[in-house]
Amino acid sequence: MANQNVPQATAERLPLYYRTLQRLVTIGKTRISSSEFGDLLQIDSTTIRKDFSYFGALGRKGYGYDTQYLMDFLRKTLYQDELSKVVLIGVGHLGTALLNHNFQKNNNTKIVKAYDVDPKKIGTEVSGTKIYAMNELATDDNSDITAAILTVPVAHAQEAAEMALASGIHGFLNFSPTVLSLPSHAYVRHVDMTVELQALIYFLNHSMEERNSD
Amino acid sequence: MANQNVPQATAERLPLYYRTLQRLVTIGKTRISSSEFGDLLQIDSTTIRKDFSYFGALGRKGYGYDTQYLMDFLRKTLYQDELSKVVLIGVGHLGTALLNHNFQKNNNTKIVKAYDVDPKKIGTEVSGTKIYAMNELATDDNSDITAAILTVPVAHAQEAAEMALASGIHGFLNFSPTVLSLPSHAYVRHVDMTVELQALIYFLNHSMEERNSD
DNA sequence: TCACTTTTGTTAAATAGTTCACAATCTAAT
DNA sequence: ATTAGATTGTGAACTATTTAACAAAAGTGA
Repeated sequence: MANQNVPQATAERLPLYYRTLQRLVTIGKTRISSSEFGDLLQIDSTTIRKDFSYFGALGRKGYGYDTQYLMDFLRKTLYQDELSKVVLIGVGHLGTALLNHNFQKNNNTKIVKAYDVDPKKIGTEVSGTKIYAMNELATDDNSDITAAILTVPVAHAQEAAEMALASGIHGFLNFSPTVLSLPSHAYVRHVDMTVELQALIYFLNHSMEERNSD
Repeated sequence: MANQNVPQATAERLPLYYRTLQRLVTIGKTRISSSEFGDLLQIDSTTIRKDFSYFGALGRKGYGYDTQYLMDFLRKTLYQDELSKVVLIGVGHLGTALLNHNFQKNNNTKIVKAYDVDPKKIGTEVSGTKIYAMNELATDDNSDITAAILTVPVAHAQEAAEMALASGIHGFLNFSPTVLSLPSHAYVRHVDMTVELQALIYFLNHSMEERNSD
């Protein structure tokens, strides 16, 4: 049913559209035009219309989009109708921040358990999520788990990912500053804060230069 | 001197190249070919050669690239020769994780101070970084600060960004799940973990479908 | 109902980014 | 020195993404 030819760039914007629509519905906004939505998100309105067009005609000419309808459609498209279970590996500060973040509320995604090496943490709970010993990971059956969030020190990221893969997990959100080397049936997304900060500083410096020299 | 026509996509890869080269130099690797570098980073070797070519001829035919030379070149290009000062706004778990992360070691970037609203935190230090009261932010002179890392709750992100802007900060790394609305002389990068997790789940589900239906 | 405005959905054009293909040229080994 | 092999740097082709332009359709209000 769903179109397989949705461009990557479009697919990556869907979660942002979805969350923004949730906000709009909450504040009681029932309709929105592509241009108003675009102003809000700082995305060109044509891009937004084109993105939606990959899924068929979701709006009405002369009217715009029904926020509730669009939100419901995106929820289905993003598979947010069924709960996605994820595990968190590495309960440091970043891991704790993610455990405290209520993914379930807006995304129908739940961190069902966490793993850590620290004996003081094992057996305790953070925000209602129980922490298990890291060495159980490789032997657990996690085939019902959609993805693992990796927040371990960089030196252990590859090893932890391999254990998670062995336990049946195929999706990874990697926060460690290293490129994971995994078989092709694994899918990895990489969030690298150091790289983001460096990129920010690079662009700041270069846009300043442009202004000075032009 | 530096080329202004470096594509955005290239510029965004430079920090990754730089960090990887640091690792290679550390383990004593003195030369690398674009194909070996590409295998390591999971980036096509042509893309790597083309990226470097925007800065001139950095390699040697039949030999490859000198890791030390390339790293030094990128350090200069990324303005890592001079220390970049940043501030952190919002000392929750995520903020604390970032304060504990030693940006200075690899990136010549230092979080020089932090702001928070919690009276219990104000005046204390986390990882050697002193925490100041949020209401000092608007009146402080932060014109020597390159960027602000925003790790405040979503409801206060816009307000905090405006105060930081008023204090003289123009660059923002925003971790709050909201689009900031700031004047055009501000530059914002957005890291949204919720969006990343949702995008991961979307891609996982759709690549599975493809495999089943093909 | 009619005239006029709004806004979508879409084709086509423009821009950006990646990959191919290969000449040029350097290395390395004899 | 010579030669075989390696590897860069780069135009050209290709692919992906964004933006422009506008006809078609629906809304709005008299």
